[in-house]
Amino acid sequence: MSAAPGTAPDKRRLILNAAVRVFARQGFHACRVSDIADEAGVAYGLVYHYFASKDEVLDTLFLERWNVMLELIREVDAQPLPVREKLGAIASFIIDSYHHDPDLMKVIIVEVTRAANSFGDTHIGTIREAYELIGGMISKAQAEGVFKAEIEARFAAMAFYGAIEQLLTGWIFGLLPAGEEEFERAKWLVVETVCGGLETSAVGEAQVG
Amino acid sequence: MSAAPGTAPDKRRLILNAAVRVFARQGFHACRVSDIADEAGVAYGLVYHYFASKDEVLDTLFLERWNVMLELIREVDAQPLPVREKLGAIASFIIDSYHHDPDLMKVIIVEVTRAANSFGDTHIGTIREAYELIGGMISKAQAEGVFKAEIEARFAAMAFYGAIEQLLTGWIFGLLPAGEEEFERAKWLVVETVCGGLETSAVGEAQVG
DNA sequence: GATTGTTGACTGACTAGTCAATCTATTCTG
DNA sequence: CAGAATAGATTGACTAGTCAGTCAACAATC
Repeated sequence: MSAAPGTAPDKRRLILNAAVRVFARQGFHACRVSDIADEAGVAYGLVYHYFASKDEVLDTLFLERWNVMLELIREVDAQPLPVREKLGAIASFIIDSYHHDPDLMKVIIVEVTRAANSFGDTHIGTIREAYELIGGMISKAQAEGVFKAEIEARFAAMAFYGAIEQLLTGWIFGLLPAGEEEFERAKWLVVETVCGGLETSAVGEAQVG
Repeated sequence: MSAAPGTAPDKRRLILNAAVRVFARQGFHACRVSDIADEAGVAYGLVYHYFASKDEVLDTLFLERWNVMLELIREVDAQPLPVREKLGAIASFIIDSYHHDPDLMKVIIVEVTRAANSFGDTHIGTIREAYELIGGMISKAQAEGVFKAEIEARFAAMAFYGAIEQLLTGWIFGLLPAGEEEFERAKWLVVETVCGGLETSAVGEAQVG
């Protein structure tokens, strides 16, 4: 299926990486398969040797990344940590993912996560799983009395994930300043906003910094 | 530009409304211009009498709706209300918009993110304005000491808007239960989450209900 | 008869996916 | 170990179909 690591060029990977750049630059629908082949420096037909269709290239990119995230969430969930730290780990993972490969995250968000009627529908089950795991964490925190019970866990999970995704969107479209510092800060910020809230009212054991 | 209100069939409006349904059902890229014309019950060519291109139909839908929202945000901003109520009014407007015309909001959320990518940055300026207005409200609340100063207003604005948008996405994808009650509840919920936070710690002048 | 609205067949450009040929690496055989 | 056989990798010209946008004609209205 794949070549030995190190020496071989691994054209399949080459094509996937090229596809990320092309999809990010032009969008999935606007780019041609020949653009991907050109970017990868391989022949047109080779794309179809490794992938059944243009769609399958995007599917592969999405699933590879999303499964890593699902695994991370499951791992975090299994550990006996406070919710804040669990949510922090998830936010960190997503933001680090963007930091490490902004093009890939852009493609996933723009072409899959928000794409009803196309790829979003295809992967809805996988996407849902992530939301449900987060919802479960929140639900547990509610049972423990750490989180308010009046806010449905499912809704809170969506709000939490949406807040993170919107930060990425802000970076993608240049609406927010991006950079090492901003990324680190954003991790804390999103958790603080959702858990502690924006209001000052709760002064007491506020540990800032 | 448009016909007199009331009597005339106003084919332009007919085409726009049909486009909303078709875009929502099939997606912008997957649908043909003939689908829009058929849905509207007009001839293919008439679409090009009123719009320069398929893109322009989508642009029009987006701008019409987004400008109404901008106006609402400006109005709310001008009034001397507590932040919570201002943010609540924005959340209410967006959720009511979805309640009133889910197809249109679906199209705007699903297609415009991608459109912002491929259509050039035409809409980015308009979108940015909304975020800046919300950021301004939060900033002001921080100056008044109602909101924590450590969370940058711009980021908080994105998180707030992202939380709302993700709720709509949840409804669009059928990930969240939808209905009159859920919509009303979601309005309160998103504001409570972002302003008060999910944590219970701040017990004191918590006014639920 | 001039202006504006309306029609739908047609065209021209574009592109996903196919396929037969060629190349490369590895194994088999005498 | 030559060299034959096999399997997989790689190539790119080609096909078959799609669809946005045009246009010339016709209808309605003033």
